Amino acid sequence: MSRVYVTTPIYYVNAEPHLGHAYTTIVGDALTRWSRLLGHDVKFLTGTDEHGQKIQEAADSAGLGPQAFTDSIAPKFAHAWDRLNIANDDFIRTTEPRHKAAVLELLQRCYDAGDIELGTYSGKYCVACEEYYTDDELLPGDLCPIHKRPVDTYEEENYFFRLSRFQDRLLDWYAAHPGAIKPDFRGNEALGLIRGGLRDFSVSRTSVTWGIPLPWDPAHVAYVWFDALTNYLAAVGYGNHSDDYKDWWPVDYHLIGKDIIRHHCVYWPAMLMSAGVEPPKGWAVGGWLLVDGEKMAKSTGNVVNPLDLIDSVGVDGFRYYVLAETAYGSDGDFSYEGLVGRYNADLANNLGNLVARVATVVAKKCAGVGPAPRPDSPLAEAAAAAYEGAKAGWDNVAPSKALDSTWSLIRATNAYLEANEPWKLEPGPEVEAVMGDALEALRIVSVLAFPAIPQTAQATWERIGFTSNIADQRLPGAATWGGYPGGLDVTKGESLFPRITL
RNA sequence: CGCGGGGUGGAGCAGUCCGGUAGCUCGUCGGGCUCAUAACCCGAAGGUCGCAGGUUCAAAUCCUGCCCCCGCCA
Repeated sequence: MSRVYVTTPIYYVNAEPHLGHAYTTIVGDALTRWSRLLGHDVKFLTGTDEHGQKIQEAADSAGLGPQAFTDSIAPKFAHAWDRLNIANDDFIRTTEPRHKAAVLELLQRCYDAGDIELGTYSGKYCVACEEYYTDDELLPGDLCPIHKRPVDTYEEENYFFRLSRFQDRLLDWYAAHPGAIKPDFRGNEALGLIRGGLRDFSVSRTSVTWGIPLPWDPAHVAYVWFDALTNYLAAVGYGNHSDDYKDWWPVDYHLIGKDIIRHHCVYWPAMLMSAGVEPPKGWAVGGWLLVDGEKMAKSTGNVVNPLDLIDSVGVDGFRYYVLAETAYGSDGDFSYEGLVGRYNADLANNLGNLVARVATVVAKKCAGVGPAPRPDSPLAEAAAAAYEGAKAGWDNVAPSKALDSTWSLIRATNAYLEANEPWKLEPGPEVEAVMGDALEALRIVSVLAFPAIPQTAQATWERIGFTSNIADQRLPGAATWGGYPGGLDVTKGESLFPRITL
């Protein structure tokens, strides 16, 4: 049994959980569940990023202290993941002592290695925005793009991480670890960033107080990215003066969005190299879910709350949609029409309807008792192909491909029933053979679909007569043709996925 | 300017590395079935594969040039 460690980004608590957070987290959950079915010992981590100036400001305007403010928001994320049936093993907050300990250790190691040095940060600063701007962001005449007023040039003493020293080491490392970043084209982007030249980045601020003070110079507070990235080590025990963290490190998959490639695929491995910690084994970079073709943003008012959607299509309907609709890595487009269309086509018409028709025929022709499948069923080949496709899909962090392959077995089973028309036959061996095959196909579908739709897959499993938990099944054995024993009570029950009319 | 991604029937995608009947899902139309959630199954229509050249017996696929869209460039 090997260990697999999967992480989502930690989410910044200046806003409530939205569709994008849910997307990444659901992919991580499904990937985790698939790994568990393969028999791996999995740790799935998510959490919240709670330091920095923006949090401080949000807390001020809410009339709370920063700790009280983050204490009020972080549980909303935990609650959302609970509602979405996310089986994370841990939830880390950057305000926890274990996280601070890890950040202090990592900072100190990089500092001791000589890769963190004092320097001067100089930038154009708009007092009204309280933001620094780069030259190309400014309007002609060095005016703030928002307030149209002149910006000031500020200088601040900062500690800098000497990223510029790591270009060759990073390129060498990536050359020795091809495919570490999935999909490939996202890996190319990361390499492009590295080849394009690396600038030292600031790892401390003196103008911010809500954060973790540097161990050797407490007048400075760790900059949010250095702080945030360290959560992945903190959650496995880094910083507790032992090597226990190596039980889980290096991490197998950092699931991230395309907007944070630079931090995760360039800064982070360099920081780890400096501190003498192994870089991650892999990253899986996702695109954005656009909303009706536009980037989701507060300013456009198109922020989608995932919890609003589960009322109509259910938790699994929503999970299935985000996993099946978009090729992971590319941008996807969310729309309510698309959500309902997906739900009706794949879940109601195909899977749900198949479960219903099989149950009815078994009730009418087999006295409600599910017969065993034929060892040499024509469906066996479709089942084997579905498993292979699903495995390849999940292995490559391509949930949409994994699910398409899984659904091909559902389609094959519907066609198989049509070809044999068991409802026209008299009860007897022929009907038993056909229905046994259909039940066996449903058994395998339940297992393969479980990572995406855990509740309804389990419900299907129980409809065909099992009382065990799919989570305890083990692949590939559980996907091998012939596992349905026969003699189980098959129940029809309510529609698993009632059709939705818009 | 540079780097990365993309431009394939109405929509979304695969195929491009390793040239050889353009495939899948949805939608539309016709038929079948009536076990099933007006679901399911079969069939059909619909594409000069961004444009222009080139290589080849043969190009969505290789080469050259160009156009357009998106993203990145503390």
